[in-house]
Amino acid sequence: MDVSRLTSKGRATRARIVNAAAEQVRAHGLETLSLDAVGTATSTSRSQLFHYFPQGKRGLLRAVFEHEIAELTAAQEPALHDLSSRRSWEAWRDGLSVYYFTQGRWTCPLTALAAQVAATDEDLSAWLIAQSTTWRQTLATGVAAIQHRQQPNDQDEDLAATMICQIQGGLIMGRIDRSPESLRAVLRRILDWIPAQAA
Amino acid sequence: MDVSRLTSKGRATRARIVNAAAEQVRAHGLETLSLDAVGTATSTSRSQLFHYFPQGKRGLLRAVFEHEIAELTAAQEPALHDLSSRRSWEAWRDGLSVYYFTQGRWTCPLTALAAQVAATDEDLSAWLIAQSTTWRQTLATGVAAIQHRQQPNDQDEDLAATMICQIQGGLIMGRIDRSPESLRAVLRRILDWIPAQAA
DNA sequence: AACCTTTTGGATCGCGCAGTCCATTCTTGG
DNA sequence: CCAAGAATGGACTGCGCGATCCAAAAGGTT
Repeated sequence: MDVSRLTSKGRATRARIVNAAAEQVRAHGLETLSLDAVGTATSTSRSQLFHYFPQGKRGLLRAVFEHEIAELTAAQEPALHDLSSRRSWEAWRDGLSVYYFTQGRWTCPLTALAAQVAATDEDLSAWLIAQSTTWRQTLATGVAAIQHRQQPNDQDEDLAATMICQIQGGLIMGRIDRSPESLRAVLRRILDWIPAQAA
Repeated sequence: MDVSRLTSKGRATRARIVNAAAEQVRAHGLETLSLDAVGTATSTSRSQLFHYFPQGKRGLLRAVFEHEIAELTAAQEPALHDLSSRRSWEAWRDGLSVYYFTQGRWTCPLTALAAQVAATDEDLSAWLIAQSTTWRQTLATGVAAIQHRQQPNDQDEDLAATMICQIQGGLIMGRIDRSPESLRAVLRRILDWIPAQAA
């Protein structure tokens, strides 16, 4: 689907569909995401869906992921790209807190979904791996930076990976426990390894 | 299904079904778990499945969870119930490592599944919450114990929650990244907050 | 052996849902 | 204003799969 050759009306419809799908997924997960439901929610017909997402559900899902990850990234900016001070790390953490605890995002099953869908959609899998790698490397670079090192070493990379796992685990546990407490606990402690002050 | 009134043959068949289902789930996830596949794998007919699991897929899934969680718990014993020494914590961690890195358990989608299924199955949800609460409390008690305190305080509980999140996050990221590296990184650092020696 | 219970086979139903197709209506650029 | 392309409507198809049901075989008990 070449978005650029769409009418403005078309673009609006497409966006409406993506938003509704994202909302549905956020609220009820993928299992129950049906094209019918998206159609109903957006008052669009079957053919519109396949018009804007020729790959069908797969394509729609990909768009949802892109949409959500763009927002997740935005929530961490601009701190994410200058993690050389404690203050910046705190801004990063606070950005995440805001992101996850507003509009019920802590219940978002995207992580679980990603793991699930990636098993059957090679394209999506590759893209997700790239995303997670970038995120991990960015954090690892930050961990190195606050210790006045250019290149992250193995320890830095383990720490970055661990931090991401904490967050994702917090999301998963939140869905299992139906409580944001795990994620909150994680975010309270996520800077424990970050030096209080750049020496 | 009252297991106790089953013939030995019946118990064997039931066990065969649970094992096959667990294996399927471990290998391909829930999305693709079909009763047909389980039936084929175990050479059992439709009616047998519903004979041993009157709740159908739901019941089968519950049995799979019970089965897997029993094994996860066993893998952490006996350390899990005496976490008052560094040595014991290390044994605990090593038990987890063995558990997850043998028979490809790091690819196990049970966590993601749990989050998914819990949304639509109240019974299962309640049971899972109980399981995770127990686990968290046990770890929190251990965190307190190694610091010579009887009752865990808020910090101990945050730490316990964080440790669990790390592990679960490691599993999720492993599925996304198709690599056990995240889980390995987590397990390398998971004892970072545990004092080297009981003072 | 006779009787009852458990275990097994497998055909069949019904539903939900992704995806296809063709016809119709709107937009837009020349 | 008038084609050409874009956007929309909605019926229809096909299939996977969970669940039901009616029997029939096997096993165990007295």
